Formats: sequence, C-alpha cells, structure tokens
Amino acid sequence: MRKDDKGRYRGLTLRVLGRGRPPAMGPGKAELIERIAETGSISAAARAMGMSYRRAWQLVEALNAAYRGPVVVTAIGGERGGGARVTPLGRRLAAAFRAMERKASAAIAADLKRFTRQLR
Amino acid sequence: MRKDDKGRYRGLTLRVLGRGRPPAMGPGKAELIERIAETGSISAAARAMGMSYRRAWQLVEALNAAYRGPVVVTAIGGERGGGARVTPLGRRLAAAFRAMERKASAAIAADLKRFTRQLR
DNA sequence: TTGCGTTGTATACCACAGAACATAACGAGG
DNA sequence: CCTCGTTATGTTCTGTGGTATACAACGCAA
Repeated sequence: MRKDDKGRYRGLTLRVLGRGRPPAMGPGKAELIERIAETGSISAAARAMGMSYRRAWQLVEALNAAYRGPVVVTAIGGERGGGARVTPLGRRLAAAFRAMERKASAAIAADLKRFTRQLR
Repeated sequence: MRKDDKGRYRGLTLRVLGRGRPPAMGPGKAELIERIAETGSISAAARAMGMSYRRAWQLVEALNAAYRGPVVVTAIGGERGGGARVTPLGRRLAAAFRAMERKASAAIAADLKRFTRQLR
C-alpha cells in the first residue's frame, strides 16, 4: 500500500476514539510518538514535523493523560541532559495503531479503489 | 458491531481523502446524504442533525464538486415543490462508505479492543 | 393572492485551534 | 561560570470553521 510523504496511508485516514469523544490516537499523534522515539526530544520531533513545540508538548500531555500509563517520559535540561523518551507502552500503542491502519487499509483496498474512481 | 446514537461505529472513525488533501467522505457527509435521502430536504436533514442549514448546504456543494457527477440535486420552492434528492451516485457513495466502515471495523475489531483496553 | 417551506446567498459575529513569541527553570559540557 | 538545548508554561494574536441572522427568489397549495 502506498504512502504519502508523511508516511500516512493514502486514500483513508483512521482515528481511534477515546472514552470521551476526542480522538486518543490518529496519524498525527502516532507520527509524533515515532519522531520522539527517533530523536529523543519533543522539540526535535516538533521541528521535524513542522509543528510548534507548544503544540507537540500539548499532544504529549494529552497522550499521557489518555492512557493508563505514561506514553512519553521527559527530563528537563539540555545538551543530552534532558529530553524525552517513549515508554514501552508508547511504542506498543504507536505500533498497534500502524498495524490497524495497515489492516483496515488492506481490508477495504478494493472498495476504496472503486470509490476513488468516482472522484473528480 | 455496536454503534453510537448517531449510527457511527464506536471506537474508530474513517475518512476517505479526495485527490487534494481534504476529506471527500466521512461520517458527517455520509449521514447528511442519508438524511437528505430520507427527508427529501437539505434543511430538514440539517435540522435532524442539529446542523445549520448553511453548513449542510456547503457540504452538499462540496460533495457535488468532489465527484464526477452530482450527489444531490435540488429544486427551489416550498411545500413539496422544491427540495433535494440524492442521486443514484450519491446513494452508491454513501452505501459504499458505510460498507467500508463496516469492513474496516471488522478487520481491526480484535486489535481495537486490545488497544482500547489501554485507555484510561 | 397569500402563506409556507424550500434553495441560495450575503453578512456579521463568535468560539476555538494553533501559531508566534516570551520567559523561566534546569542539566550537562566546555 | 557560561552557554546551549531542553522541558514547561504563560500570553497574545490571528486564521478559520461554524453559527446566527437576514433576505431574495421560487413553487405549490389553500
């Protein structure tokens, strides 16, 4: 299945809703987790995604509040003293979301192709 | 698979992206099409969904612009002179979207259940 | 002819999301 | 001690999505 330049699956978008109405996981949060895992820093991840640090930090806060355990743990300080690490739970969540994206995409690939053909 | 009070599938939300980035179909537009088909009126559908007429009309405009043919055709006038009808294409699109929702939901049901268990 | 319920616009307002900017506190390394 | 790069937080601004409101044009029925 093809992806766009942000690694998202083309043609469809999937979101997982939390117990309240707001989405607890989606393409944006998943990518943010992955970028933090790569870079070890919220700010570096935000820069890589062209997102303000504040917004990224708020998403991290929302993630940590939404799940039963912390998704990202942080430490203040710079020059590799501080930073952010993704917890095993966070890695599992991001991976599970990507897997669901793949499965959902595969399950409706044929339908989606026919559907898309109706687009202008 | 359980649905919420609006007939949407719980736990996940699916959107089909158009050729540009903006979504060409999602739960909201699908329901709007269904309501218009039921009521024969944009304004009645909007009332039923608790949505402003203007917004509903804009969504209809967007739908008609997004696909190769009209999704909803309208006639000015009242007292059953005017109104809105969903074209066969529109009915096919809404039905196809609902089918994709069902298939995607079924395909990831087990994963989603495990995922949701991690929510607070 | 009058009234009602439509579609179709225009305009004004408002609430909110997110950006932009500023600043503090902190930790490691030079 | 100083600097750099973090996290963390507050404040302000702006764009925009959506509502609210008003109104014109219209068609059918009474």
